[in-house]
Amino acid sequence: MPKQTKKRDTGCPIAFALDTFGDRWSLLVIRDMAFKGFQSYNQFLNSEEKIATNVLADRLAELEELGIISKLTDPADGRRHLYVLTSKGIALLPVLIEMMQWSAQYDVNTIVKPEILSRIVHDREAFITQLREKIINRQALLAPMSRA
Amino acid sequence: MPKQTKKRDTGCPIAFALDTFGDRWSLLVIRDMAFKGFQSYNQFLNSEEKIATNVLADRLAELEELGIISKLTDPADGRRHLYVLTSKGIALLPVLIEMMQWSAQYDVNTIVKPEILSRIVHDREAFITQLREKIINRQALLAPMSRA
DNA sequence: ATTTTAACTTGCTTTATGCAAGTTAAAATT
DNA sequence: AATTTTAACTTGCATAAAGCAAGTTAAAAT
Repeated sequence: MPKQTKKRDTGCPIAFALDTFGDRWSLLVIRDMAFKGFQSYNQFLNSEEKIATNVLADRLAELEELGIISKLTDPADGRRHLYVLTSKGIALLPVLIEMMQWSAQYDVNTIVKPEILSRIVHDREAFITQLREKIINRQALLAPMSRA
Repeated sequence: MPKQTKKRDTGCPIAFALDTFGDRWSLLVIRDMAFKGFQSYNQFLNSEEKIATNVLADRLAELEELGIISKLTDPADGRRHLYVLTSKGIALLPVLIEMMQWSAQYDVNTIVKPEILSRIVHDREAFITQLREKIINRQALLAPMSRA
């Protein structure tokens, strides 16, 4: 039950991006990982937007196959799988941030705090760099390969 | 036959963006308008990715309702409708550009030319500003209200 | 040894997408 | 003026994806 069997593969960067994460759920999983620090199936499942179990399983497999995330078994609990963003996934941060800025401007119900919007507008690069490092530090604790 | 009846409306900016253009087609129509200068139904229809007629009609209506585009009748040809980006639609340019940059990096078949990628990386703001002005100038020719 | 928990899978219903053909009104051609 | 062509759709039906409830498996906790 995949999101889309037909990949467009025209070389167009917008089409490529849409084929990668242009569906109703993929980017929400990435958001949960990037902004909320979520790492496990049940965390994603209990996220506010209530993704269906089969769809979540499918998206995680798909994102892994696309190299956006990787899956590892929790060393402390063999039942639990931990999902982390790869560098390819972390590289989506600027896209997410631009979406944030746009939505903060046009969604009257936005939860984006004015001071966050202001930081994005006036100090974008630094904001993204900080976020990136936060993610990398969080993940460094459990990705064995990153510790040489 | 809408894209999605259920809007999530959680206040989350990522969810809001996805509810607006997080489907397989909306952003391609916006791309056609922003980058290719397309303005009519048939131009969108004949675009490389081959959107279905009913889906195109639906997306155009939806984008108009969301205030991303507006529809006007061609003064020179009463059969033809012209679609133009609103300021809300033009404000999506940064999102599109970040997607371009990401895809240019990760799609081995990207059509993004190295010099374009380079401009985005090194001169992002100016690049976006130029694009924005190009769009506004193109549209100014036919949007009666913008000519005071 | 039994129960609970985490991560799924399966089957079925609903919704969205895809495709071919048909409609309407305005413009161009004869 | 009548006919054909063109632009922008709509309609009906098939296929595919998403949503929902229930069931399975293996590891951890009791």
